[in-house]
Amino acid sequence: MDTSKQNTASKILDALTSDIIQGVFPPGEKLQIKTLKDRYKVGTSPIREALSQLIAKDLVVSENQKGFYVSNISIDDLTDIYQARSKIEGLCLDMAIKKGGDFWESKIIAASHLLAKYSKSENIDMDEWQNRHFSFHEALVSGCNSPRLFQIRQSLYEKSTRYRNLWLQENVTNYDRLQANQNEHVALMVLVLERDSIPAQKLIEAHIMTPVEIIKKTTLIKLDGSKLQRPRKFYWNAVFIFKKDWRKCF
Amino acid sequence: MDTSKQNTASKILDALTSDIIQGVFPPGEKLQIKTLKDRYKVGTSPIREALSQLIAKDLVVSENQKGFYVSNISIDDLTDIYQARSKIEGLCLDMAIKKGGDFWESKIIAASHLLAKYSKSENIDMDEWQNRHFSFHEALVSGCNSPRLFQIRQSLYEKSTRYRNLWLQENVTNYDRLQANQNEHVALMVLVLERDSIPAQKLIEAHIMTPVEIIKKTTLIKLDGSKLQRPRKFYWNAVFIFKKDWRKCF
DNA sequence: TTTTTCAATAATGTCGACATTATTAAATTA
DNA sequence: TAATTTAATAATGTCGACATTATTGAAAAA
Repeated sequence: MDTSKQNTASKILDALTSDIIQGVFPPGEKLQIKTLKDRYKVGTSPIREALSQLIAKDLVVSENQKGFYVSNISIDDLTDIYQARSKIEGLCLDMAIKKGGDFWESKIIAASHLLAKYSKSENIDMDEWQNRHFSFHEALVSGCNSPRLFQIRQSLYEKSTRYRNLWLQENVTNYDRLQANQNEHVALMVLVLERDSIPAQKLIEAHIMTPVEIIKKTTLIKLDGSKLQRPRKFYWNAVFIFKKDWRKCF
Repeated sequence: MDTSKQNTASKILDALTSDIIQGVFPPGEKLQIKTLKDRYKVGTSPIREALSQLIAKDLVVSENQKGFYVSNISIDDLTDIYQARSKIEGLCLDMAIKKGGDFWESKIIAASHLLAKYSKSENIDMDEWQNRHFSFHEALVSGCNSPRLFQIRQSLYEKSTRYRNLWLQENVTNYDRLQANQNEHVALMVLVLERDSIPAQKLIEAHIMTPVEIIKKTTLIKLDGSKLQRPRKFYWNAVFIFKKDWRKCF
């Protein structure tokens, strides 16, 4: 992104979002104004403005006169976000199937081709695979034609980012997993192009929920059984073994 | 709301939200920092913080170095918001029907009774009716048990507030309209309590969309045919003939 | 020892001044 | 006259100082 036309507050918003998603500031951590001023070398106003916007993104919580904190993550939150995402995605897909035209169909076919080709390649770069994966799913729902629902979809996708990397890693390194995943993509495309709305909706909902169980397992394995109730730090570390430029997630 | 524990920025957020929804600042109007400082008698920081949060609420738009403006309203926006709302409400209701228990059922019956009684009364106060109407619909979906979907539902409801008053007025003053509306509420309750998910979902979606056509008609009648393309100010005035304390809308 | 009080410290939140950028109006040129 | 440049004006956006509120830790009391 071209940062030259942004104001300081916007730049700080991007930087802070990135730092939170990448785990520089782990869940629950206090975000002290002074610390942030020193880190980003700016004044109070842009920091506070950025924090205001991060609250809207659910990445930060605040209490009057007690400061700002990075939002906590949890299995419950993970499940809720993905469930909401799967339902919304189903909604968008259903609308797209009802409203989409030739151009929409062609976009799906193109995106599907790009994803399928790359998924068969030898050395898979996680970022590149994620780009193509994202584009495919976006193509599917792009015919839905409702700005608000799309905005909600986007917002939920962003909220799930803190949890996603863990699944991604598993998905692109485990051959069987990736093939199963690819099969679902193909099936999705076929159902959608045949305008078979209800099965398509069921499938996309299940498809989006798959990472949840995988993330739970991957996380729980790494956790000491007795510490199941407070898995935060541990969990966090597991999630962010693979630090990525968050912008590439979109 | 107890404002004593709020910081200035929060108070300004509430005041500005109210002023925008009530039409003190009509759609498209520039929100000059200096004007706002003078109006609310505060400094720059709380104003800018509040504006940041209003952008997240879609009530304000901004461009770097060019200031803040009240978001425009339009028939397209009205339609899109209500459509998204109706789909989300359907989703929440479906989940509530699948998950809700005895306590949920009893809340619905209680809320329904309160709404039915008041809808039959002689002099209907719009605010009181709206309170009961809101509570009834909230009761219906209260079993859904997904914080995120509920948050999305709430947010869409708030976004629709600028359009809602016009319908409300028509609905509580037109006897036939109100009776038809009430019949739908009763039908909804029956379907929901019988856990008849799909018809209930269909009905709630249609029910939520009813205001759209009414608002369109009421608005278009008041508009000069030749000015259909730029109905902003006019439309706005129509919407806000009845100025209300926005907080009561929730 | 435990609890309470109170002062010292540190953090949040607010303000108005200032630097930067956009807009407007006047002046110059074609 | 119309278009362009330039100066004047006005607005946005940023900063650091200051007032307010919370937290900490030591001292006093139970």
